[in-house]
Amino acid sequence: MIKEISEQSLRRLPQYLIILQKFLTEGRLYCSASHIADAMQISAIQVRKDLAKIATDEGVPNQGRKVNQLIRDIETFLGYNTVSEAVIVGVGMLGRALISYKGFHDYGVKIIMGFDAATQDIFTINKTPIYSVKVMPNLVKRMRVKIGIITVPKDQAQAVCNQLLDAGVQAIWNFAPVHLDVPEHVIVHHENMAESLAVISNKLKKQGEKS
Amino acid sequence: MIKEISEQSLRRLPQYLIILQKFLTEGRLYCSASHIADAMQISAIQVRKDLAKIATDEGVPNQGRKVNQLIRDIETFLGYNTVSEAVIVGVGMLGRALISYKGFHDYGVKIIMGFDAATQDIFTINKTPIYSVKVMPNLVKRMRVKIGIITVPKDQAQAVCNQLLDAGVQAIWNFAPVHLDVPEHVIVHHENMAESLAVISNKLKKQGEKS
DNA sequence: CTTAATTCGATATTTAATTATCGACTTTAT
DNA sequence: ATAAAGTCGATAATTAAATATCGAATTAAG
Ligand SMILES: NC(=O)c1ccc[n+]([C@@H]2O[C@H](COP(=O)([O-])OP(=O)(O)OC[C@H]3O[C@@H](n4cnc5c(N)ncnc54)[C@H](O)[C@@H]3O)[C@@H](O)[C@H]2O)c1
Ligand SMILES: NC(=O)c1ccc[n+]([C@@H]2O[C@H](COP(=O)([O-])OP(=O)(O)OC[C@H]3O[C@@H](n4cnc5c(N)ncnc54)[C@H](O)[C@@H]3O)[C@@H](O)[C@H]2O)c1
Repeated sequence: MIKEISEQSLRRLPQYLIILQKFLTEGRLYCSASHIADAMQISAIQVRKDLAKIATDEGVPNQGRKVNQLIRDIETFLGYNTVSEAVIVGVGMLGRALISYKGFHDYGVKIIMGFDAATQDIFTINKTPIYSVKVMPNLVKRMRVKIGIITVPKDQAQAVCNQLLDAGVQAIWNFAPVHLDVPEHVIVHHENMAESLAVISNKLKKQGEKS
Repeated sequence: MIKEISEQSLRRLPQYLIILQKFLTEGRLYCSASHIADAMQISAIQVRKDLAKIATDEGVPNQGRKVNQLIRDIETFLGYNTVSEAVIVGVGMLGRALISYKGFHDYGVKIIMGFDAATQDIFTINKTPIYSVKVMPNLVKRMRVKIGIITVPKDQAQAVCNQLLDAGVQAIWNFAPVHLDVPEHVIVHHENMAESLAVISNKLKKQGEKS
């Protein structure tokens, strides 16, 4: 059964998780949609509707929901319990940061290998092995890896993407500032920091003009 | 004059830029909304409406717009021509990657200094000086820096945020997976990779269930 | 010169997302 | 007990975003 949820709601769920974890550390056992909404400065109605979509049990009037159950529900919905394996291509500055980032583990993603063009020998970063990109197709096929993370220079990104898809990867998470062309069924997510900066700069500009 | 644009449109503008730059390298002088739309696999109407909001001159029927003029218009709108200075606090794996990232320059942002708790001596990363976080308030105040980038561990993020705001920073770009509480007028942007992963995982899950 | 193919921009229309309203139900305090 | 405050969930209303439609304009092809 596929539960339908809008991408907007989906993106809010990890944010709720952050708030809920804070509540847990504060020793709160119950929380309501309005508590979360206050903490995030968004509308309580929106939170309530989002939670209704993913919660397994009902909320209690004048009390809200159990914090730990809610965390479990969101994590289950987001698939944090079933680990997806990923590989990363391009072990430069950003690639290294991502490989050594412990947070992904909480999100149900495990980077099991890295590949780089400038590598002859195998070495490891935080126990993650790094291989030459030449052996990538073989290894990725054998391990049936589903997610490919691209952190190579932009002029290499499309070629790397094609190789990953050839090797059977189903989803691409691309950090290079280029648009990747992929067949219809392939999932691509472009992580573009310029988007964030666009939002920040625009708000700054507006604030500057207000005064 | 404050041109109103939705956040959704705003986030698409840097993506158009990526396509347009590709067109330029291909030697195309003109392009239409549908060309961009095709390249990005989104609706041409949406592109046309977005462009209408920021273009300075009108499009030509059966020809579209001048690619280079369009690039200029988007860049101007996004403020890529006027450089905003930023500082980064937390010079670990991610901090180093961001400091050495050359892309920000194109986006009108310059990271002029970094600060870390584990630093006694001044050193540099790609010519960007890194100081002890102790001198941060002083330096940031003196330089009137507007943007603060936070790449410290999550339990330090709120404290660092408060220090940055005390030092007069107007906007915070936070990479730590915590929610930052700030006064009303302050601009905060949370960069949460879990959001992206939520979208990717959800699509993967749906695709898995289809078969 | 005429026709066909594109494209724009303006104005609907449709769809999606957010916000509001309200009755019912618990808990807590008086 | 009773009243008051807080919450949920369902439904309705509003707002925002995306998509569709259409006439006018321009180019390129025949
Ligand atoms: N550094 C950042 O903070 C940052 C931020 C946003 C986006 N990006 C983008 O991420 C990408 C990587 O950035 P970076 O700063 O890590 O650059 P980098 O130069 O440090 O790393 C790139 C790595 O890719 C490797 N490489 C090159 N071609 C390859 C290929 N065909 N196959 C496998 N490996 C290959 C290089 O050997 C190098 O190690 C770039 O596209 C950049 O624009 C970086
Ligand atoms: N590495 C990634 O790819 C990644 C991805 C997403 C989010 N993040 C988040 O970004 C943050 C940094 O990640 P990282 O991998 O670079 O960690 P890291 O441990 O490599 O770096 C953290 C740095 O912050 C410094 N620091 C600690 N407390 C400080 C303080 N009070 N003031 C100034 N500096 C201080 C440390 O000395 C260290 O150099 C974390 O919150 C992490 O969750 C990292």
